[in-house]
Amino acid sequence: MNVSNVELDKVATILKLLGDKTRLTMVKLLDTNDCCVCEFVEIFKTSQPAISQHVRKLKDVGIVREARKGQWVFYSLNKQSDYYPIIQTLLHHLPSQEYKLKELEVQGLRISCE
Amino acid sequence: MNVSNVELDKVATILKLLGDKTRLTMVKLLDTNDCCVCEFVEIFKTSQPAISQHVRKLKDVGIVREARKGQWVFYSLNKQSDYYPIIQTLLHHLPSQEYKLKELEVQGLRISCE
DNA sequence: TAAATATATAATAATTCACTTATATATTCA
DNA sequence: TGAATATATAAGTGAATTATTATATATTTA
Repeated sequence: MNVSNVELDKVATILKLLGDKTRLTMVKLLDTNDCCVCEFVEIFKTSQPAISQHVRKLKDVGIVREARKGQWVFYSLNKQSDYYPIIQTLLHHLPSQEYKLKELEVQGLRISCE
Repeated sequence: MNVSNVELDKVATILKLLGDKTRLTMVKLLDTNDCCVCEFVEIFKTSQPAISQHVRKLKDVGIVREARKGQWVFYSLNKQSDYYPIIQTLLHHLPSQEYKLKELEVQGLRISCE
């Protein structure tokens, strides 16, 4: 009784990617907000190249998309991905991470899309 | 709007474990059947120690349980685990792997619980 | 156009992972 | 009890992973 017909191998690949605290938090945030690299750098207190490498992995399997907006590159969840249904049900089980964005806002570090 | 209140870090750990083709298939099978190590050895065409190490990892985080039945050790999904709700929704998205057990049966390699 | 800002890529080092081989432990059965 | 069967553990190895530092590329702005 398989709801979707995505291959098990490919799901394993997606789960491996999401099996990382940083990337899982990213995806949880991206489900409700677009974010740019510099915001992630602030949120995760890690280097900019580390963040770039994480988002690239998510982009390579098609679960996030990038869009340049001026000097910034914004990332968003790709809701057209074959894996979005699985990811969405997964994210439902996770506590909201919105407070991380709230903290950025307080510090004046939130980048607006517009 | 978090359905469960399991911590994100811990979910990441679970997803990393399930982000392996062998373990993900195991868990999918264990959702509907108890299996012993020697069956997994046949199914995955890998060494007995490799299988033992996989099931131990699943046991260590509490998502499977073991029960000795004579000379065999049977593994089952622990439906009492805090992570079972997440795992169950995940498994709904995977194609059935029952055919692997059917193949064993045909070869007379299926071990009965009784 | 030059400086500042944001991001990506490359090279590399430390860690983790999944297998292998060898061996130990537990159970059954002749 | 001793041989056979099933499983677990330990040690070692090669590959994959994640971070870091250094540098390249792209965009904005003075």
